[in-house]
Amino acid sequence: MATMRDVAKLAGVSLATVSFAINNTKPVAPATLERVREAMDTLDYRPNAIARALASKRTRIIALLFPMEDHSLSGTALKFFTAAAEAASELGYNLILWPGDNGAEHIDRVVSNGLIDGVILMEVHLDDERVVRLRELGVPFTLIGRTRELSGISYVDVNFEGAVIDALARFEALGHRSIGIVFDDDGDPGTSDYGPVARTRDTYLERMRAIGATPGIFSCAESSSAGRALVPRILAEMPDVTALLLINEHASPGIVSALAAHGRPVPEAVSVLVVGASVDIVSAADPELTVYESPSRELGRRGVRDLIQRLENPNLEPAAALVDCRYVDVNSIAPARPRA
Amino acid sequence: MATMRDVAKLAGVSLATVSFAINNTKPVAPATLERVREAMDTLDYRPNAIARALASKRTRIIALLFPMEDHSLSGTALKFFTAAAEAASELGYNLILWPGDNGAEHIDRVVSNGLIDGVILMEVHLDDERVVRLRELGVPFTLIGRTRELSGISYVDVNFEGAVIDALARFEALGHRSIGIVFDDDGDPGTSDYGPVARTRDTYLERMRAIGATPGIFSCAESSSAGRALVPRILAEMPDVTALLLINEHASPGIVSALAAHGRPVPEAVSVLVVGASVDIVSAADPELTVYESPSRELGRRGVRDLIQRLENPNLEPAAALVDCRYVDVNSIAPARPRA
DNA sequence: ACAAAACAGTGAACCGGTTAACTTTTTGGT
DNA sequence: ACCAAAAAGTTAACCGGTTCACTGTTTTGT
Repeated sequence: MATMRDVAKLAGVSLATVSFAINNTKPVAPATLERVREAMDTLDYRPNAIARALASKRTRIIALLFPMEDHSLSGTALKFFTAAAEAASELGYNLILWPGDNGAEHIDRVVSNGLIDGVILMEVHLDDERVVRLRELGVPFTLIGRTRELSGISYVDVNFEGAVIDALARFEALGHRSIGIVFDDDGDPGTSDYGPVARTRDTYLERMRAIGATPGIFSCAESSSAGRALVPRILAEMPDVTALLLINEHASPGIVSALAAHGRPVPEAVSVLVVGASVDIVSAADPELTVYESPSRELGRRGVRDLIQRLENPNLEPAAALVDCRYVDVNSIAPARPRA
Repeated sequence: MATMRDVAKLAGVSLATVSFAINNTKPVAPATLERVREAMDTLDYRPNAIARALASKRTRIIALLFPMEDHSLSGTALKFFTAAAEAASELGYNLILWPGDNGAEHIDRVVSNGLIDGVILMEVHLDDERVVRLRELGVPFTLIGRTRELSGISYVDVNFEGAVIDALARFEALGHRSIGIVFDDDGDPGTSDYGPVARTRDTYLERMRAIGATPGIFSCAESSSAGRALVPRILAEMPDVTALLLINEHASPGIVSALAAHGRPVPEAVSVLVVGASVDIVSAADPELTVYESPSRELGRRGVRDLIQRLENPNLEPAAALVDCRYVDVNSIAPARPRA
């Protein structure tokens, strides 16, 4: 493999000049530039990323930190990963995948060996010790999600609240008043401090209060069978339910089929909307369900872009982006018909 | 951040001794070792991965190459990714995620900058130009999947044939003779050279010939609705079908519900087995389906382990591992009952 | 026509480790 | 005791780039 030294020799210039020519760090005369280019071509020269990193103290590697005790690491996560890796690649960066427990020591291990320029943090909690540690260490980072305290923090998050508000408005417009909500199981939805759950729950409760309806909050594991098993509980606690807002993508198909089995077909008897899922997964329900699709790709791209931009220009403003879900309508809601 | 130089000074030894102490590359007297350890502790020293990589010409980074024009990059892929990253992490390596088109130039870009010690290649085709290129370049690699020509190549693959043989045997034992098979759409299953498809198809055809049954090969896109849409075609071409082998996980729920809608409930009228899917996704079908679950985690771990072992000991034998699917039985098959 | 400024290019230190070759000290056999 | 061999350490070159301070040459303004 040819080195810069070889190129310099062949082009009849100094090492430094080659470096300047490559990075155009300093102006180089057109003729010289041409000679260097030719030399690089004939030698099939590729700059060595490691040497470059050592000398410049910038590795152009960013880490994607995600927890292994995943919940919601589902269909959307994969899209997120690939979109993030693509975006990084387009900008000349590399994305390292870093699974791990949550926790501050984990951060230390990732960062301390100097391999990484910055971090993308997934599955952020409202109070997240990893964020604290990253700040202490002075490592640039961008959140996917939001902490409670956001001053000076760069984040890209899904606009769950917006989707919930929109969904509830649609239900209400169709005359629904008895509207239940279904979360996944990790962290009691009553107390969870996982951002999307907490915010969605609050938005829901507030709206229910506003229209004077009794809220019905449920949760089950992230699986279709858990969804099926949950339905009797829902019908017992909320016998007059006419609409369900699902925040649990994997459970959705099971919920729908169990509703039908209990004589409450969707959408005739119960209207259903899903928030923050991937269409791939939810379309397994029969009938298919209208979804506020999680903008995973967008999230991945935006997160990575923001981080890299700020790496290259540290005094840039932190990002504060809320990305809307896409409403994918397949008519799984209908006017409320009170049960005979 | 403390450097080795600092440690050496504090411990009163030379740079080299510190290096030997850290990597135990050369014996160091116990007393000296202790002093070095202490110095490292008090300085909170972490070796710099980049400098180490430059000097030792080993980055301890491996790349996971996966195509973006995915098919089957589905529920199983995510598990695969995280298992691979975990395994790498446990062995002190880092996993870079590298999406891209297929193609040999893609390989060049990944490898040429010296950032990477080895490559894990996903979604391997029977004749894969990337494999050729990797060999030319002399880059260590491990396949997830298998090429046609395997001499000297390290691979870890799912034992699809085994699963298909087992599944067909179960069908036959229950008296089924009219057995259809459903692939996903990428690459006509009649001619595809994507390994799993090609091998599965061949195994199926061979077995059908053996029992003197007429084969029925179908395919549709990787979605539940495509599955639903496919059912009428299946029933038209194979009106007497009593068993279906599905190689298309996302389509499975749709196929099941459409079968029911056409008066052929599963498993009473049609027995169904799914090969190479993830339980998460297929369990969305109602009733749930018996699955030969794709051993994605195992695949990820084994692939990474093999690659790293061979990086550290280049004259190790290449891996040649076929990993069995796990049979997850939920009774979606029943004795054949010829249609009235 | 001449000093000042702008432009091209070079040399060498440096990033933070690894490792081969060499020196010094210790050990052991006779 | 004495010498050869083993053990423990050290020195310095090297990995392949980046970048700062500097030199020599050309351009510009007046």
